Amino acid sequence: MDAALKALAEPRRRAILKLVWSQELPASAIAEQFPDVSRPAVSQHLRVLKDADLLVERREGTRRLYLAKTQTMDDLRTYLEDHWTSGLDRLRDVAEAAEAAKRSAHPAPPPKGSS
Amino acid sequence: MDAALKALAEPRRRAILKLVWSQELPASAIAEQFPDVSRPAVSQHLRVLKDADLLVERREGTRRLYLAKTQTMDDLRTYLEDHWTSGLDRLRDVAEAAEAAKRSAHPAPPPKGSS
DNA sequence: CACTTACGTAAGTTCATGCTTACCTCTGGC
DNA sequence: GCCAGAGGTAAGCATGAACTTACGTAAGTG
Repeated sequence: MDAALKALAEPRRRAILKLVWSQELPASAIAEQFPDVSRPAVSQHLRVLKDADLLVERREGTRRLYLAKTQTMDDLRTYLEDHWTSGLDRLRDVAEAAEAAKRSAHPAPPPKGSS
Repeated sequence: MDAALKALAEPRRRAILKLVWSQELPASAIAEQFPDVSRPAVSQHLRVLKDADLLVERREGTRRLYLAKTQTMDDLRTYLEDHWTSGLDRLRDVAEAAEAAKRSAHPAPPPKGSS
């Protein structure tokens, strides 16, 4: 999870992943889409994405074809939904915590003017 | 979006955000949870999270209270769902792209042994 | 007004990272 | 076996980022 999040934090890697999202592409075709950086740079990004399990590599003769591995993205979304939801549970928790803090801190705490 | 993703890529920031997810906490209380780093370090993380719009700061006297801003997380999840889904559309696209590639590349391409 | 409390900010250090050029490794065709 | 095409790896560099200590600032308290 950590690796995937870190990998996606880089805009260029997101762009690369998007390229191979719905079609398998050889490394050369991917590199061509980024004329501003060298081919090794793209190759290194591909490695990071592969290590993060965000894409899969398939060798065909002398070429290497890449395709996004959507399962990892699904897992990431699930993780966000499970641990970072703003559902009713969280709203209740916020309210309760605020109440508890107010009670324990001081008997009558008017934040602003209310005298 | 970019800022939020980058901010969340850092494990310590995720931990901080989790702390203020369901309760408002002053900076000191947050810093106490991380004895291994100095207070300024936490303060800097809080700034990054605030700049990424992942939390809100409220001043109360000499203290500053922080609380996660779940809307941004919701937006992030929505973004992932919209642009990085593995739904039926994507599967169809993959199949079509593979077909098109096979047709245009070579009339009869047996990847391995099939002579 | 001095003093403390609660923080952020500045400057500097160290380590990670994205990039470059140069080189090495495969695979396929002759 | 040799050469060419495709592409990863190594070494080095420059920028960014996480951390440190030291200092600045704003709100309460006597």
